[in-house]
Amino acid sequence: MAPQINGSVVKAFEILHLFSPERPVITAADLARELDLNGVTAHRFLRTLEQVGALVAESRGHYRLSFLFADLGDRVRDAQMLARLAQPLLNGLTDRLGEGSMATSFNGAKVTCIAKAQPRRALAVDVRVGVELEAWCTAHGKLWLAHLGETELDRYLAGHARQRFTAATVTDEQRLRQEIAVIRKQGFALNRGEREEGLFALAVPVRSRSGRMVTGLSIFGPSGRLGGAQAEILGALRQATAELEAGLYGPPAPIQV
Amino acid sequence: MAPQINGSVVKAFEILHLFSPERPVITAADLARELDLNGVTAHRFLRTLEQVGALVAESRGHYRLSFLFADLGDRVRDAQMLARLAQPLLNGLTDRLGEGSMATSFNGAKVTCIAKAQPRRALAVDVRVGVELEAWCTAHGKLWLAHLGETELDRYLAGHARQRFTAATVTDEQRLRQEIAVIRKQGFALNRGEREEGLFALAVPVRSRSGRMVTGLSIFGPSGRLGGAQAEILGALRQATAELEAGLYGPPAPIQV
DNA sequence: TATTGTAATTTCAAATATAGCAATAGATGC
DNA sequence: GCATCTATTGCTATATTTGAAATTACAATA
Repeated sequence: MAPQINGSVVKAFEILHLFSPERPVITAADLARELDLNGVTAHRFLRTLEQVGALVAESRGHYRLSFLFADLGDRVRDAQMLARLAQPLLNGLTDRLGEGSMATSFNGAKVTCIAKAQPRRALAVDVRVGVELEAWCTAHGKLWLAHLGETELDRYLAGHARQRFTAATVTDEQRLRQEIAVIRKQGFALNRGEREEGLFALAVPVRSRSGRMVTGLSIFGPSGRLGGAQAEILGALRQATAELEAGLYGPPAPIQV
Repeated sequence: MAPQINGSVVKAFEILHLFSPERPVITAADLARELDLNGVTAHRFLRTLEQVGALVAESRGHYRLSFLFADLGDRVRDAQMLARLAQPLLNGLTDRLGEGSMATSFNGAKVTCIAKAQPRRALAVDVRVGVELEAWCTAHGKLWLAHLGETELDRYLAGHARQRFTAATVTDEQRLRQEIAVIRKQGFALNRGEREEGLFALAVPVRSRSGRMVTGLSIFGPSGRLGGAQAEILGALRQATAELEAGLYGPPAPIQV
């Protein structure tokens, strides 16, 4: 016998998943239709979710998500889960590949290192947890930019000056936009000495179940060593990504109803 | 008869509320004890919440919140609820007091205007939605700083240069820290022409049910007009705050079990 | 302002899913 | 390797949820 799971709780979460930016408000009738519930049952679930503070009634029968979830979300982030789960994976990557690795967060302007691993031998750059990096000229940063919506990207590019650091630095808006388009297509970002002479990096996104970028993982090191091994690095990063996503969200496929 | 609410859903949310930064992991035994559930029932709820993706099993029997909540939280934020709910309240404040008003968000470095209202007559400053303001020399910014933890505050003060804008600008770290302590105690922040000559502002925090600052509301205008009416302004802001909190989280007191 | 259609809400009996006991399997520590 | 503790499963009584029908509230229209 499959383990007894509580159907009411499952339904409650199915309801929560119906909400989206395009669909901020839901009524009992919507529910009844889309989840195939009786109208009365649908109504009662909405009332229940309202009373526990998960939903707010905007007007009679019209419910939207409560800000409670922003709180719960912050609670999850505050627990430093990302950094804690990423750390062993970064250690593994660095051990295996012999290069530096790191994970980042993004606040809309700059990228912040939230975890890192470094090989035993000395490294050109000394990245530390908490360090902030420009978004427009780093692998992580460009990856985050590639995951912004068009309006946010426009605002970022308009609002942040770009100076030349090395011969490889890309300051031209059009070229940057082109590269971001490429990153969106190929699913990873490169830095070919654009910020520090001779420093190469490859970064991949870690996504939520709904496709949002949650963090990035990268390998970085002298371009001489990293230039050739792109496929191997990418493979290792993808595997670490999958493990991290599983650690954050649990096993991938919620199959049964 | 009280409306029929689904007990299982209520229990599920009680479980979710047990998690906190200090308590990131919970076991069935914890649950059974604290919510007075049968051990088997507690276990089944944890399994259910795991299967819907709300919890992740770290090891056998040890559960923590899934990053799913970070996603749901982002969904709430993306819906622009804060700005949408704040707008009519700001309009009301500005109509009533005849001064500018605004609401802000904070990314750890700068404060961003997310909604604003301006009186009919021309105003010294032209604040626009999306505008970024320094944190250390504005009412909103200091309010946000006052709500940071000690380590974040230290990092902010260490990482952000402070220049003199007017005679009233406070650049000294000790004086700034003292003022932040005052703000923490009194629950509101002032700007006495520290950023723009003659521009006065009073800002109050809007908090989540768990006490976290979610946004700030302020009244701003020429210091001549605003200097004397502090009590009235504070009262109006507090009332708007209460309304906004109710709109975000629903009615205040979840009394019954 | 009255009217009418639509959707939310309540009532109550039937059905079903859940709770808890008792037993087993699986870890963990000594 | 054994003992102990905790997680997990099977099974049934029962408390909870469900849904049809009836009622009430709302909103749009005349």
